[in-house]
Amino acid sequence: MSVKKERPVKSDNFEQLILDIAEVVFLEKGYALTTTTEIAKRVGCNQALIHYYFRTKDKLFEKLFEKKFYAFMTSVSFNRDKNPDFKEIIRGIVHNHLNIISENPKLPFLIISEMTLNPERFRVIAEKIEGVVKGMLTELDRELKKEIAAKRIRNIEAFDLLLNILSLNIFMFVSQPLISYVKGFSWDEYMEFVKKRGDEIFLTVWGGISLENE
Amino acid sequence: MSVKKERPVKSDNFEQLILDIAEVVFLEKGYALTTTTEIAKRVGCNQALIHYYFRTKDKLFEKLFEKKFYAFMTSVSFNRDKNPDFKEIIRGIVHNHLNIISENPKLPFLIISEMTLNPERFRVIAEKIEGVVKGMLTELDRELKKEIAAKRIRNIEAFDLLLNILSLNIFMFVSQPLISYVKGFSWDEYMEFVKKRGDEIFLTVWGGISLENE
DNA sequence: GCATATGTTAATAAAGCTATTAAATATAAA
DNA sequence: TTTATATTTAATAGCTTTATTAACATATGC
Repeated sequence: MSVKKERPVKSDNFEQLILDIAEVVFLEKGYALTTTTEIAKRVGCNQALIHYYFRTKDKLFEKLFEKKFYAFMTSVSFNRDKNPDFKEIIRGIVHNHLNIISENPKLPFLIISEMTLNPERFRVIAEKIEGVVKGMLTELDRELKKEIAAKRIRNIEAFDLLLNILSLNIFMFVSQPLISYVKGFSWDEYMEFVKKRGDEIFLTVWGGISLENE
Repeated sequence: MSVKKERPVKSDNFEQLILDIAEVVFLEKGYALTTTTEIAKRVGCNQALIHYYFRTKDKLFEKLFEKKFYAFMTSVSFNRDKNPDFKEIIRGIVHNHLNIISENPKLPFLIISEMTLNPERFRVIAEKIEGVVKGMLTELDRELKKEIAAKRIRNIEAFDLLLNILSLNIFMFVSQPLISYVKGFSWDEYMEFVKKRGDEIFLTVWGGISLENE
């Protein structure tokens, strides 16, 4: 490395640094608008070095995207520590999912963007992950069926319930620019709003399936 | 026009045809990935002609985008033909919104994409439209307050209710590639699924606010 | 028919991007 | 130190893209 005297901050090897910064830039601008030139500039290295380590922009992206896609697809998870209350299970799923996505607020846009603009790549990666998601769905389905049988929950498919949760949570992130504009929120204020909105989302998800009179 | 013998199909002037086809391509690939060369190829004219009529790619896009953004922002609307039942008002809003977006299934992605990648342009256009949306919101707020006062609806902000509807409806379109992949849907099958899902969405929205025991 | 407007095209300048190559530099090993 | 190996850079080929220009074609008004 050719830094004068001080060492680079994040990492002492360019290979890792490139990965870190590429992730930031790809999340910010998507695949198409990201250039290896810009990544190099932000990293502080020559643009050719990116191709030295990763050969093509596409390969670099793929290396990051698969990991991110996996994180996205597994962000819905049970918190099944002997909690028998279905209401609390659902509350846990909603809030846990919202928390995980809050740590990667720009991820939903990247996923949606790539899915839409590059369906071939998406399909290849989705194949590898399909099992994980379907497993989660059958698990949810099992719990759900018990509740429906007990007439505590209206008749609904696990897939629809999952869609409800994903829709309400994820929309908070893809619509951030619009909501921030309308409400005049800064980024921090927006994230604060998201946190509060979690309660509303749970009430909606739960109210949308519960048969109990509260 | 220099077509040999037959006349062009859609329009007999290139200016309108360019607008029509540009809309299709922009909706398909977003601003960045759309090239004036491809538009010209699909229109069947010389690429320079696009610049002759619209000067820059940016101006062409803006002409279309403002219209589309307006359509998007006004897609939530009351169907207030003397219907006193709030439940039916909500049902109407949900289904009507879903229908309108169904006619422009690729619009949500374009809006979100541009909002995210080009916030400056978005802001300029949003300013012009702000009033329309806020008007709609206060109208919803008025109806809502009545219901809350009558204890038929739980205490909820109009904005949150609107977000619920938008989230659940719009997510169906931005997540189409993922859902189609998981479920193995063709485009037509997917649109059929969306239609059915409208009922689930209404049940969720309504269940999420209603205090009545059904 | 002629002159002028408008519409259309071919050619190309300018700029940006990816990827490669060969040379330079640093690092490690012997 | 010397040699081999890995890292980094400068230079640039080859594309693609937007936008402009000048020339050509067609229509319109007189």
